[in-house]
Amino acid sequence: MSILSRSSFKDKAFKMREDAILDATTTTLAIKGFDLMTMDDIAAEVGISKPSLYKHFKSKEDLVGEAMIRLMDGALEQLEAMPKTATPVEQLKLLLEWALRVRLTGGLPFLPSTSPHVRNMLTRNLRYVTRVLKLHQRLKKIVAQAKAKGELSIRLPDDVILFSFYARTCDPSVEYLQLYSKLSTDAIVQHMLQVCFEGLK
Amino acid sequence: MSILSRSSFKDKAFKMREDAILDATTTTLAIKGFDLMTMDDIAAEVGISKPSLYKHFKSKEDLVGEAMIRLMDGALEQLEAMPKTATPVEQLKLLLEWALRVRLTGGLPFLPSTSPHVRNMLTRNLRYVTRVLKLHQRLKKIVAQAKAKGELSIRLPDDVILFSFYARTCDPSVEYLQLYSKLSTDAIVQHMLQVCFEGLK
DNA sequence: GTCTATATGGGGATAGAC
DNA sequence: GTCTATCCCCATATAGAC
Repeated sequence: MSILSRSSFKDKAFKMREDAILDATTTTLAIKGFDLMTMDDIAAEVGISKPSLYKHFKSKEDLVGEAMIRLMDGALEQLEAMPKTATPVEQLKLLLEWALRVRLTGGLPFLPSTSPHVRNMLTRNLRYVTRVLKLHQRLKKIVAQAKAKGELSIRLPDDVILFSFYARTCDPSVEYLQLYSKLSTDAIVQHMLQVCFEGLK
Repeated sequence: MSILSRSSFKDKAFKMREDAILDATTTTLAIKGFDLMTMDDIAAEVGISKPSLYKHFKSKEDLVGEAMIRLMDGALEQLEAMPKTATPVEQLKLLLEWALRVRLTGGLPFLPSTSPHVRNMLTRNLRYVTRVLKLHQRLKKIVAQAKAKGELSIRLPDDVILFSFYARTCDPSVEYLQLYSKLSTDAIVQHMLQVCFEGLK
């Protein structure tokens, strides 16, 4: 075995462990939230020690930031892979549906509306902010197209539509419905889509 | 001055200080959230020492619970004072408008969708839960009336409507709009009402 | 690069003086 | 009933051995 292949094998193993760490971080964040999640939790779940964890990520903030970045990359990918036949509003619905399904299967909410602490932390994470802005620009264009086609209310400013859209991806009613209602995952998703675009009326 | 009146005077002063503490807790919670709010913050803002604070409230959880209870009582009062001429859906709109205005002027969100920690804590607070259930029952009736009148979508289960309603009272887009848009308080409230009942369409 | 063991700091809660 | 001073736990982060 050459040095090169050994090295690339080690890189690969290293990368896989990082993915495992990020997976554990994601599920733990979804269950406990940022403040209750400890580095011991993550180390234990992955099966490594805390110092090893710190070899991969230099701080808790860094670790959580990377998990959120991976999520945003997933959303951007989703947008890229969007069928070109879909109308603007159909694209928004598909993206929201994807985000809701991610959450309903143990994933993270899109934006951590959670605590001011987490929000500030992420605001200081340039790599994260870059992706948020990229997504925001893409969605802005789609909203403009949808308005032009009469698929979205002209009465609502773009900001209101976009922030409301983000808010639906992290809507707490999803968790409450999962906990307290007997609705299936599919039913919850469909109802949330209706509430988002048609309202309660 | 009789012992009785002296005693009642002291009670009154005691009660006023408690209100001041709860006010400070409310604004600090709204700004920092539960985890970043410290008992030192509250003591400093009220102008007393931490041990004095603990004479009034036996723990941080207790203190925050009382602040949330006061908020729920406000909501229940608001429902009682509702004009009887208002249709069911108009009542819902008035209540949501009240909740949004409370938040926009430095108050707390209705439900702290925030962190699992806070949610669990409040779930264990019987006095808080009692009020939540009371409000829930009232709103359930109003929703049923609204559906009968065709003011709300029959396609949506009651749970979906109610949880979505609660979620709108703590919708993070309100804060984002206040921060990043140039919209007035009134405009934000009106847009949020439209989004809630008519959707983005 | 992995571990055990430990430093560090913050914040909830309290002892004890006045 | 108020304060000063302190306790003490817990979680982030690291030192140092292997």
